[in-house]
Amino acid sequence: MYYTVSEVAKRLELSPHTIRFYSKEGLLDFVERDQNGNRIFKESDFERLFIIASLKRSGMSIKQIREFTILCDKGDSTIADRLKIIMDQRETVEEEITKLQDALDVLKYKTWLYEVALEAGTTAVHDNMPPEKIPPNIRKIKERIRKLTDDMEQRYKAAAQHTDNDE
Amino acid sequence: MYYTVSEVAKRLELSPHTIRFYSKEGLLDFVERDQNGNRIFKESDFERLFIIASLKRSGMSIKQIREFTILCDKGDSTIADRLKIIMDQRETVEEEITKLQDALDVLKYKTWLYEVALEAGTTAVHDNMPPEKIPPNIRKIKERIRKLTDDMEQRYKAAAQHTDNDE
DNA sequence: ATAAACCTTAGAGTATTCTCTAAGTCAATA
DNA sequence: TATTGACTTAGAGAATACTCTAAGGTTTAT
Repeated sequence: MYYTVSEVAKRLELSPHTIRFYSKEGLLDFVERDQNGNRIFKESDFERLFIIASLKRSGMSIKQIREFTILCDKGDSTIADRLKIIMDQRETVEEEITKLQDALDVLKYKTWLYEVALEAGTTAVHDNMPPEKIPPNIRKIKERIRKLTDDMEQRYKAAAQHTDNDE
Repeated sequence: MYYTVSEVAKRLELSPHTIRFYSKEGLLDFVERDQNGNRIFKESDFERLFIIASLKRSGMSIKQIREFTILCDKGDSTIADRLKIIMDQRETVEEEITKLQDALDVLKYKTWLYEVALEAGTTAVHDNMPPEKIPPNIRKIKERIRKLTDDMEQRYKAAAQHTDNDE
């Protein structure tokens, strides 16, 4: 049973253009062709296609995926190298998730700010907000922002001090 | 106390080039200038700078951030619109995290495959692996890949059936 | 037999986000 | 006074990942 570019594209939720682009970039060299040069995808190709799509979704660049597929084609001698690539990408993705969760905390902070401001009719409601009226997770972000400014001042004072010593 | 582009860049962990690029894109119109045209960042600018940087880290495009900052500058009449933008972005980030966790599962699957193959010296070790030797979380991914192929066959059979009916 | 609906390629064009260069200004230091 | 090291701008260049067009080939349906 063979499948065409369009069928595979639908299944991987990519456009046929994108599949051909990946092919041109050397990601699909394992896919056979018929006598007219048309790509013929087999069931046995699906695990690899799925892995390539997953690596892409994980944020891996096409260049990196190509390097990986080259190793795959070289056979058993490259298993350790492939394992390293996968484990490095695991770390990259974990870092990316942490970054996004961090950004999510800030979005939650802003949501609270705007919900309170919407009810009050003005963002000025936050100007003299007593700390006990601020939820703990929101206070945490406020603290981070305050720290950003404080560190800045600290840096400035240290530089000024340094200048004093030089004089 | 005023701060320069370089000082702010260091604090936000961006390059001065990037700060000026954001400025050119209309993200920093609230920042004042001195008599020579140099940007002067104040402590009161820091919350907004931090929010912009966080939105960027959350994956929001510069164009979207600009739209958001325009609303900020319009004042209290736009609070509801700003809240909507933030809540939409929350959803986007949550979806992105889900996508990455999904990709992470596949990377864990590949890690297991390669660790076993590395020990055996060949990826052929998986060809006749009895299911009870495969950890449940790994079997889950194997199942997903099998399903991808099965759905494909189903689709093909349905199309064939349709052709039969037409004849 | 002709049209529709696929497939192919090379290559152009687009969007995004930097990243850097060139040319110039200004303030402080040796 | 001259150099250093900030800052400014406009605009060029780069990297990535599509996205599409043009021109052509093959298969299927009427």
